[in-house]
Amino acid sequence: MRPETASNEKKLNIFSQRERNKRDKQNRIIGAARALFQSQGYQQTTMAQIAAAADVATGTLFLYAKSKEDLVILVFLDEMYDVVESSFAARDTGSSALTGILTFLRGIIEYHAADMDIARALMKELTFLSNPERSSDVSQIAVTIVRRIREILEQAISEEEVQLDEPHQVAEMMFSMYFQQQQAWLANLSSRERLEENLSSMLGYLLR
Amino acid sequence: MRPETASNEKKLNIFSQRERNKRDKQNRIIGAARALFQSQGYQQTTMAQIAAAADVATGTLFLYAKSKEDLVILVFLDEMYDVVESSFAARDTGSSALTGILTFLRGIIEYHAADMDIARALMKELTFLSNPERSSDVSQIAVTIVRRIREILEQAISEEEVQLDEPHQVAEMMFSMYFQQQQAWLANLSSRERLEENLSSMLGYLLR
DNA sequence: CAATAAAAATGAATTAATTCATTTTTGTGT
DNA sequence: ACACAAAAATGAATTAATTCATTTTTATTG
Repeated sequence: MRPETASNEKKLNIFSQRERNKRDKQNRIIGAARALFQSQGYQQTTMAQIAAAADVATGTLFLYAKSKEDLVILVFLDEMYDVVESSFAARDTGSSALTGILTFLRGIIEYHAADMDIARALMKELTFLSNPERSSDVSQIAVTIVRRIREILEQAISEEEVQLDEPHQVAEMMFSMYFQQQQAWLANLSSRERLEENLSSMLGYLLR
Repeated sequence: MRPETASNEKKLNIFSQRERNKRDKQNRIIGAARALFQSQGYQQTTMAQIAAAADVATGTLFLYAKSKEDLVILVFLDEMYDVVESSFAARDTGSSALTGILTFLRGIIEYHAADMDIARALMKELTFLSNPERSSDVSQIAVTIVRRIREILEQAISEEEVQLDEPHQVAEMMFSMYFQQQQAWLANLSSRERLEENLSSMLGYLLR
């Protein structure tokens, strides 16, 4: 049934044996890495353990992730898009812009709080991505968060709740503050409460 | 001449042989590390090389710095205080608050630009300080930068150049934005020009 | 000053990430 | 089905950070 007719078709087939094997392997690797990072912590997990759990040789791991750091970013990217979108969707659209944005960001913070060890490893790597391939993926997430903040702002503007000339500029500023405060929290330079307090008062200030 | 009279005095003497040896060694280690990080880059420099250059055993290095990352922070702390103070002093006190703050921060940025490799290693480690001893030192620098920004703001307020209710709050926000933008620059997610443009427009926005 | 304790220093051994020469698998043309 | 080339996978070898049992130095006490 359904024989591959032309060799030409095979060549263009993106689901070739080779492709499927690679996708399978990548999924196994990311899954194994996530499970081990979560159960044992990032530092405690060795590449050899991940390789064994994913049923590949250690050398193979390095074909899929350039380094252990690169791997933690892969794990993160694999779920972050959903975290951002579901946090955005979960906000109460009826409440104020400030509450909306805070709820949105709190959703992301909650995700990091659930596994601070991975979040720290991640933050650490985000500061310098050795793999340029990853840079655009990471930027993409930042851009998405900024866009979502801007959307909330624009809705509030159109409803005449607030007055702002440059919603994009303000959204960028809010993102900067969110990111830096979150980082201070993860670096143990601040507490979760202080993160939320600071964020709330800073964003509130920008909306006045 | 000047004999140490009582044994009690010896006990209290903070410049005991032991203390002097330790200070000497710490200076040699920090100096050797800085020289090698600068000439060869952070990644390329091994702990063994640093130990050899500082004329200590590799194991000794780890008595002075808990890890290679801890060492790069020691190198940084050793000069950062001066960088902050001289950048602050170098601003033109006659110009606007915006120009004053931008000049101040640009001084710090310039320091990082002079050795982006060390700056990156540093940023990476700042995101999670494994050595709690270092946390307060690092916080101290952040606090100092925020205080200096606040001073510039307060001067502008007293000269009625700008109107602001909460200069400290604004200074904190400015620091967040400066730090996050600088980080994006060092992570190659942004350029030096973009860093300065963004910083200028964000700070400008806050002063309106 | 010698004996003893406490603090520092040492470097060989351990550990884990990463590399790379070799082998295996997959795709393509005959 | 076979041969050849390209891609992927392998795991032993390399490299470098970090640890730790042992030795050396410094301070204290009788």
